[in-house]
Amino acid sequence: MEDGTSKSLCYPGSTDDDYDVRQWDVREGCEVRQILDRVADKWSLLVIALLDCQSLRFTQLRREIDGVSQRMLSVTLRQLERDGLVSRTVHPVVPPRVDYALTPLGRTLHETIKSLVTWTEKHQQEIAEARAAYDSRREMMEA
Amino acid sequence: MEDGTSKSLCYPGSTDDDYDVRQWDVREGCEVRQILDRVADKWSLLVIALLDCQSLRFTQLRREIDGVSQRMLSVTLRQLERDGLVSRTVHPVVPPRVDYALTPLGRTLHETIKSLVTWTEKHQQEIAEARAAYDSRREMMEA
DNA sequence: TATGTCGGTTACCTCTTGTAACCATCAGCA
DNA sequence: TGCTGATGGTTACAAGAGGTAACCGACATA
Repeated sequence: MEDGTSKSLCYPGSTDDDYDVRQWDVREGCEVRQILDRVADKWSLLVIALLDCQSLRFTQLRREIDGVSQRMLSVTLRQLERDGLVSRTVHPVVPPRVDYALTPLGRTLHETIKSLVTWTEKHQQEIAEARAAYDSRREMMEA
Repeated sequence: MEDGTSKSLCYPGSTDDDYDVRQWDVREGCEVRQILDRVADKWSLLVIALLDCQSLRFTQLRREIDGVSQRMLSVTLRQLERDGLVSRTVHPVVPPRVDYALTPLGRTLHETIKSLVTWTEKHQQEIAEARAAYDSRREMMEA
């Protein structure tokens, strides 16, 4: 567990071209990369963001998350459940009722996810402008 | 620009089953969703995390980001450049030298990305345990 | 002359996603 | 006694994203 991989994410210093830029150890297929792929997933993000301070049923999530297919929502929820981020509660009634909610672990992640969504909302205009500028620059080049 | 989409991410209240759970407006294909897909992308995350307080050359990034193909790194960097998150500086020498760095906008995103990576590093063991628990539960069910 | 470096691009093939159909269970309705 | 609808999925198959590998120019080195 203490194999020295907890390097700082940022070190200044280092003057020239040939130094070791490796800041943290994220080999392909390693634990951290696998988890990053999960939590930084398109649908996972939206699910976690939505489950903030409420639990939702499958169909409610499906309605809220515009564009998600039944299959991908199902797959995403099962992955999140497996990772201990979302809890699944089945009520044995008919028609079936299944509630999804964040676990305590999921709630700690929610803070970060929310800040990502907030960042996006806050800076969408800047990005739109950057895109427009880039595209018109490219057009000029081609012409 | 002020079309009333800046709803709160969380509201308590609401008592029953049939209320409107919509918390923010993220239609498929809308600006926010497009940007989220970009910044929450597997390779984008790693690029932004790596470019913290240093600029890196194409080949350095390629070496650092284990598993990325030349094509995907190229595609990712061009997208990030288009979005105004990463700057690209070409030095007209031979062999060519191209430096990539975060723009001021990219640096504001870096804070959030870093917290996502940090969260992942911090909680990887809990997640590994949750996965193991889930898998053994499933095995029991099947047997 | 042959090889290597650097920063890509292009063609191709694979694997993840998305689409659509299907399933069981019961409630309400005619 | 069917018929329809809601719910929470699963399965087979098609489409699109992503990965693989070869190639490129311009020079430096051997």
